[in-house]
Amino acid sequence: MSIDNILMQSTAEAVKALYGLDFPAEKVTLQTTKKEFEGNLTVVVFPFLKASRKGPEATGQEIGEYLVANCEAVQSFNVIKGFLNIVIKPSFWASVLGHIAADANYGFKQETPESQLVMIEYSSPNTNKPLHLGHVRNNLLGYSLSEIMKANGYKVVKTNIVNDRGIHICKSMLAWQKWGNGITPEQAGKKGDHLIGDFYVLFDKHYKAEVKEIMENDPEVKAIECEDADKTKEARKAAAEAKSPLMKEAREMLKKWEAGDEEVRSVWRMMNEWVYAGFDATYKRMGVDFDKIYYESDTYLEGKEKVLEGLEKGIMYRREDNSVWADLTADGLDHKLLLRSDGTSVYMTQDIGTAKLRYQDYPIDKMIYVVGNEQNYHFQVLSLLLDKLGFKWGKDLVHFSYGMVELPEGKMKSREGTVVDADDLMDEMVNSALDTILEREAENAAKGKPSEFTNDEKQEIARVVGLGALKYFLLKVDPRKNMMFNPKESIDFNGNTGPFIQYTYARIQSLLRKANPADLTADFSGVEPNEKEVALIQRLSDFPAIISEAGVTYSPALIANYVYELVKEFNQYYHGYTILGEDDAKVRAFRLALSNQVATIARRGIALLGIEVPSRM
RNA sequence: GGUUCCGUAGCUCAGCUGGAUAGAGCAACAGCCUUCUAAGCUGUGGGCCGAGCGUUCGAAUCGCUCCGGAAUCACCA
Repeated sequence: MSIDNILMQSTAEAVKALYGLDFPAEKVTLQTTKKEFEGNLTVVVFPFLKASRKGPEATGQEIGEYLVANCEAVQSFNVIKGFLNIVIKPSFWASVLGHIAADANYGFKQETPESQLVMIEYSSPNTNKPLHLGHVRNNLLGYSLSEIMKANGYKVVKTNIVNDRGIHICKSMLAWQKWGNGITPEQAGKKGDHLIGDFYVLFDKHYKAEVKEIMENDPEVKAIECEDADKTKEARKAAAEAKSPLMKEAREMLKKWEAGDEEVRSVWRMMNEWVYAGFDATYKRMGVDFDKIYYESDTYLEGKEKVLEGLEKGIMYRREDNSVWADLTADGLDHKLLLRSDGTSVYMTQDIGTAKLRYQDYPIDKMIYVVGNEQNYHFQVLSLLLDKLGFKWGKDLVHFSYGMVELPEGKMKSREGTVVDADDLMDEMVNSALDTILEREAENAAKGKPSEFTNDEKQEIARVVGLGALKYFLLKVDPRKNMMFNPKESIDFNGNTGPFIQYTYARIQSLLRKANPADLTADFSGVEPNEKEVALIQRLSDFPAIISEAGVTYSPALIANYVYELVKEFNQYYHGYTILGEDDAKVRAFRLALSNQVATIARRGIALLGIEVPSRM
């Protein structure tokens, strides 16, 4: 039992014994004591005043006295206003540290046969362009969420739905056929996803030129007049777009694709393979993976059946033009189209189909969709529809909605070429980490210190640190918020950053390497830790609560900030206290054990964010 | 206009199931490398927690109303 639980229990007992009030132990408000007051933990006594019929001071006094007399761990107390500050016996803390150190999976819950199965969908790329910064946030959140859920004892299936069909893919294909001269990624010396993305951009360029051409020269288009100049321009543009031969060709290609035209399909398969190879490399480098991948080309027809089933049950209705709709006005939403008048599916229908397939594949208890907040409405509707259609997890599916990543220069727009490519970004981070390493080495060399690392080691450290910086920066922010990604700042290795955590970890590893093996295994029971050490142990003992809370709120940010606080606190301690030079063997062993435990918990914590840790840096 | 989300130091962000005098980092300024890794540490300055009202012993936190910003409201995905 943790010290928190012991105190909550004892306080509840005290309240019962003193005032006859049955106060649930878990409702006792306990907080770590503020620095300026004496004590480790503080009980808020206001809730007991009605039962005690005394003032806050007197009530706190009575409860404090009861605790000192009846609770083993309590040494002394003081009361300030309604706050009962409790001092835990110093020797007690050493045993707490011992317990934490002895548990190889401290903070993590075990998965059991009865564990709920949660499916987490994330990434969901389109196959017409490479992954960008927005995907990076998505991927990191999805992966981290999966790790956090596992740590909370859930069975997790990570899934990815690849949007591999549609007009956008046809655009890339068409551009490649027209202007590509049969070029392959190998010949171009590019990753497949980048090559295809380039052709997508090329299509757009030609298409725009074509539209401009038509607007200026086509007599029919020029004849269009509206009430004002802006509207005229808009209408002419729309007319020109409709007339564009390129777009017509793309649409025709899509029709052929849907009809199963072998020529189109074979090009499509080949180009998609190129893209997947590119994605795989990006995912691998990012450190994310999937247990099951669904392709929209397999699932996009699936939802229709389910919708027709809903139509029979009266959940949906058919309009005169033959289109099928769901009436969600009773739930405060609008009418939603599910099948077009020509009988084809829309996005929502496909998502219903995908849900059906997934449910056939896995006994899902809970579904989490990691998708940007621009789709909040979509998921509100999806949840209602799945529920009405009888999916047991439909009603409380979680749309893990996250905000946009903005840049200091403004919003990312693919059309304006301000998109930050995921691969380029990772390169940039790793390179800048390497620069910093080389800079430091140059400084050391000037002082006569030789380099400690081979070139390979430097590369590996740069990789781990560069990616760690990126991951930590994106995950430490509340996912719901739009965030500012400042490349320059993210490269800064000071402050609340991944590298700072990794650095502290590496220093502790170095410390442990230098220690005498006998010190590492020595018994430290009965050691009375100082204030700083107590604070660190207290923080370490919060770890399980942080993980389970993160599981409830699905927030990697919670864990990120916890680890940072822990590491920062340790750093301050590290600079102020002697560890290896400590004369008392027991104290030395205790301090090494504490250091080791801080490193261990920090590593476990940021592993939940997908961040690696170097043993030297 | 309807719906949802966000407004905390100059900047980037914590804190939000109500608890003591609201915290970090960056930036600025002043210190600390014969000392277990200075990618570090210490100190200084910096705030009507968007505004108002309400709920109560107590509000950055909960409720309502405004103000500001974002997203969304397609027979696109």
